[in-house]
Amino acid sequence: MSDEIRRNMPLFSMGIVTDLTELSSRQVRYYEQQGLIRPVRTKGNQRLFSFNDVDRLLQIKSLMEKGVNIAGVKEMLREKDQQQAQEAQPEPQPQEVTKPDLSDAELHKLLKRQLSELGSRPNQSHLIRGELSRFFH
DNA sequence: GTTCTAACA
DNA sequence: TGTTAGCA
Repeated sequence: MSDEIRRNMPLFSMGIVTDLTELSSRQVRYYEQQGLIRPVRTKGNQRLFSFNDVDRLLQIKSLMEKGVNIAGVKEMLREKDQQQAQEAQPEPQPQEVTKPDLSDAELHKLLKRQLSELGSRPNQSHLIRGELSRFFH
């Protein structure tokens, strides 16, 4: 798949990325430190982001807006990476009967864990609980 | 003019 | 996270 090489091709500067994602450069750099993205560096030490990097940043932004913290975002993307890694390698089982996107189940688990961390952030607790109600009806 | 790192009235 | 300082 030569499409992968295109998606991972370093093309965007910090300015383009902050424009595209509406995230601050501070946030983008911080997320890189957290290992959520790995933009390439130019000879002048400037970051060059790929389409995949931008895509991940948008996912991070989306999760953050829903009240998920960095730890939660890390786990979400980590699991997504695992799935991609498996899809990249031909599974020895050609007949995959049960292939749930377990996106909801994992999210449920993660959000449940988040519930215990809410004590440190009383500000958005009500907002988060509102989102959580969807899973605990 | 833009991006980078480090640090905090 | 914002923002500022001092470089490249």
